Amino acid sequence: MLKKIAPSVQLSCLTCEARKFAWFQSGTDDQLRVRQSLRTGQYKLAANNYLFMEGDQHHTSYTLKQGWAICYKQLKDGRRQIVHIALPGDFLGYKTDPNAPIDYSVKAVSECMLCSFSEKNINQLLLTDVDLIHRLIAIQTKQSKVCRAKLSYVGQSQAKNKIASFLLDLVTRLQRRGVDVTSNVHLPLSRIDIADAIGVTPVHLGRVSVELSQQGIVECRYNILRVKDFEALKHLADCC
Amino acid sequence: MLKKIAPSVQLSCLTCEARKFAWFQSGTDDQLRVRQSLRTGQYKLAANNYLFMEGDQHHTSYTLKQGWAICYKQLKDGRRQIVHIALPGDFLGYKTDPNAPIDYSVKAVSECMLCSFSEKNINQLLLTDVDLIHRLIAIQTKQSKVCRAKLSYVGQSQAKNKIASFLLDLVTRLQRRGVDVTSNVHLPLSRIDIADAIGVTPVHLGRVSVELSQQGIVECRYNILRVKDFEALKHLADCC
DNA sequence: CGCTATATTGATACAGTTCAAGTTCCGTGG
DNA sequence: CCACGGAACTTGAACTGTATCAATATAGCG
Repeated sequence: MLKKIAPSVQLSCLTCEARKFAWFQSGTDDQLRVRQSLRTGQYKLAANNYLFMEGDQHHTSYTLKQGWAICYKQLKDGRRQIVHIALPGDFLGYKTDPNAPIDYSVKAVSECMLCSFSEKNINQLLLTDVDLIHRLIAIQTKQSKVCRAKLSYVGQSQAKNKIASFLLDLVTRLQRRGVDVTSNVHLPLSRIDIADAIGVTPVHLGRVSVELSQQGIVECRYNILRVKDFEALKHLADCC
Repeated sequence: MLKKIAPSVQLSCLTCEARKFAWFQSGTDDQLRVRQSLRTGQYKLAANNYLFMEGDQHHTSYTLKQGWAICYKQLKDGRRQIVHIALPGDFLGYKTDPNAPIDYSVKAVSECMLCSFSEKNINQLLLTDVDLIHRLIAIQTKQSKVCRAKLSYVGQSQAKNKIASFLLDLVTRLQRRGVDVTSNVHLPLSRIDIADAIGVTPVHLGRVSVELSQQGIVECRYNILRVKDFEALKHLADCC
């Protein structure tokens, strides 16, 4: 599933598109070369395959370089809460306690390219590169912040506002990554994925999507997303 | 509101009860003395007063030493999502970007004692004390993890299970702090607070609480919490 | 003791779920 | 290129959980 890329054809950090959203964001070319030498490997993961399963005792973290992945928690009764839609630059699976199992699963929704880092090498990097310490703290702090924002719209608003918040967040992140969000955007997420992210039934999500589409705000069908009225979407999102 | 405690009567880190849950958890007495010297101050905050308001441009973080506080996000339509119940040891208001406003408000629900740290001193501590770097990363990582767990029960389960998850989490944290949770526990949270934490109406919370009480699982009225059947509570909590 | 906060109860309305039967999309192989 | 089949999405009807509003009751403070 996780297919190692031969060292000779691995892509360099120096020209990495995802880097400005990733752990290695800052740094001179010289620093980057040192950092890259402590990258453990580069991998491909086909769509619908797992990077981690909740409960795994893994010892590797990954930077998502290309592709989309979903991070989710499974509930005993079969439901699932998607806690994060991972996009290029996201750092996945990092933990401080080597013996703690991971608390969420990560599954590729499109073909992914990933850079791996062993626990040992991460600690090595943290010892020698002060920038990376601060950046790692910043990443974790931001993650908490983003999660609080999610908690707040998932907990408090109703379906229409949840959809708006979810899509707006996603579109904003895509835009920062250079995607043209004024026309059709390819969205490799199913109805069920979106439903599990915002905490409603796929059926209900469908009904509300129809309303949003009829109101000329946003169309979201069969992996194509089109935002027709940004202002209205923003208004729905923060007027939970 | 935030009342500074005179240096002569400030309490020491060496004997602090909350320390084992806090940033300064580890370290020898000598290290602690250095750390304490970079503590900016100690404060009292009366119940119902604010430590931060969402949007504030503050430059100080606090360790909650005594008391309870709630961290919440306000929504445009007047609703409120409580994102965290702060207990002794919790590190509040930390952020990496000095210019970013805080994304949640913090309000004391009982009288609180707090230790303050300026941005400058935090950075100073991080330069000289490697343990503190790792502990800060660990705190932020854990915060994300806890938030994901909340997101998952707030998003997916129904009221009865949400209450169970919320109370179980709280009781577990209190137990670790040495509270006897087999008898009556004092809970300085109103119905509205709990409702805003789990994402239901106070009225509905009341009705479901009656059911839980009739089933002999848990009683939670007028600031008194009593867990009567731990197993049943656990079962409700993870059988969302 | 009375006042204000907070909590309970009741009736009604609505958002969201469930289950089941259609429909549309899209990749596959002929 | 078209026909097929499975997956994804839509629609409908009945039901359930939760919200809302308003009235009553209880707790705790001055």
